[in-house]
Amino acid sequence: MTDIRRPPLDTRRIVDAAIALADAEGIGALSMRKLARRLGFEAMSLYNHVANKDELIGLMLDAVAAEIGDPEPDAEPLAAVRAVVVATRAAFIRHPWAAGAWLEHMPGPARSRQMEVLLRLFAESGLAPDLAHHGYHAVGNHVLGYTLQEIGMALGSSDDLEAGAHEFLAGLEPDKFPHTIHHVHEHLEGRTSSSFELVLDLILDGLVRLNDARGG
Amino acid sequence: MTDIRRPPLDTRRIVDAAIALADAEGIGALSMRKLARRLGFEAMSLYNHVANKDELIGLMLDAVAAEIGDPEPDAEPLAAVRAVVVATRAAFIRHPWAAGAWLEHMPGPARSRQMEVLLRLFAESGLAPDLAHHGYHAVGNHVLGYTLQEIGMALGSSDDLEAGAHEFLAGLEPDKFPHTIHHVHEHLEGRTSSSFELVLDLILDGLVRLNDARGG
DNA sequence: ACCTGAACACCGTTCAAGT
DNA sequence: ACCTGAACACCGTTCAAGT
Repeated sequence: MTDIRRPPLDTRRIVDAAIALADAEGIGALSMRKLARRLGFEAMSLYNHVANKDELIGLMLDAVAAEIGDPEPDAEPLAAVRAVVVATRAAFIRHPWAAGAWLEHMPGPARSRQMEVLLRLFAESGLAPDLAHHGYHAVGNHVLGYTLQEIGMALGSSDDLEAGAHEFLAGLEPDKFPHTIHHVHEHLEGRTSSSFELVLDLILDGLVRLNDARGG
Repeated sequence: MTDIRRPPLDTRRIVDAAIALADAEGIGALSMRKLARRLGFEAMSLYNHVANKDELIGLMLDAVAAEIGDPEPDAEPLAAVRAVVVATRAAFIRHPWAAGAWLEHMPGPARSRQMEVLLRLFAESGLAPDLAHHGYHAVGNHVLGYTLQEIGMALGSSDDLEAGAHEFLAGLEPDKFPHTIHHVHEHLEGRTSSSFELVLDLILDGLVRLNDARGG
């Protein structure tokens, strides 16, 4: 007896459903059993299409990498880097579980391509080889760290970012933590939205300036 | 019948044993049952001293924060920031599980103190308030992202970093990924060790330069 | 070729019962 | 006050059996 409402299972459908589940409920709520149930199958069926949960998460991450997209081909190299980094941040915000898993899995095809594009742009930027190398890591750290920080505080113990921030504030004695309290208030009042691109430009401009200062 | 070789359980001993276990086998190998067994108790006994696993990890993270230590009191503010960040990196390397969990838990007392120290140093640095705010995040992102990147690749699927890098390289077609292959080789040959402090200085110097350019 | 029931070896956590 | 056996509701994964 076949259920006509149930399309056959394939890797693509599994990965898409897993991403939807992780987007909606967090990666902690992603289990093989729950994912299969959502698709109308049993957990064991998934193993016909995916080696194990680790490989599944790797495929999910590469699907996120594929969303990032390429920069315009005729853009100036560091402007193109900037565009890719901004697009990466957007993808991480669409899929809040991705940044935390990003460095714990080997790059798949899409992310390898993304890496190659970024490294080529740095190589063509006119920066000295060591600055190109460090610049690649610097922008990667920035986008990853910044996004994790934005998402992370929400996970502290509350359901959303603002509740987490308030709970954290409530535990701080005002006379011992004046700077911390001020800092958290700046976040709560949304006065820090431009921070991501400001620091990104600081890094990119700093690389160019350092390169020039060496007599490039 | 009491076992004389078994000192009584307390929160401190539990946290220390949990850190030792996570340092040695990774945070994935940390379970309440295994931890209790190591200590010579049953899993349920842990719940007399710790609310749950999440709180335990929070306590572990705050113990790592407590290891970081304070900068010398008479140091120039941004030099003191630099020292704290370098010490943070050392702590993250001693406890490779800590960076990945850092932003998913609310700061405990030691980390709150650390936050306050850093924010005070930025406030006293002479930087404009918005640059102080962004600088705090920029150095935090740098130390976290950089350490995760160093540790992360090892977790891909192999046991150590070098094996992971080689496995990654083996999957790249040489003519399609020349820059990526070159980049990974630079890591394998250890030509990138100074990268952490170079980019850290780039961020700190960039903040000062941007501040000065505004007419500070 | 694809799906699945039963089973294995684990989890975190609660609760009532012991001392 | 602290410890624990039994139990509950979960996990990921294997494997033999089905179609």
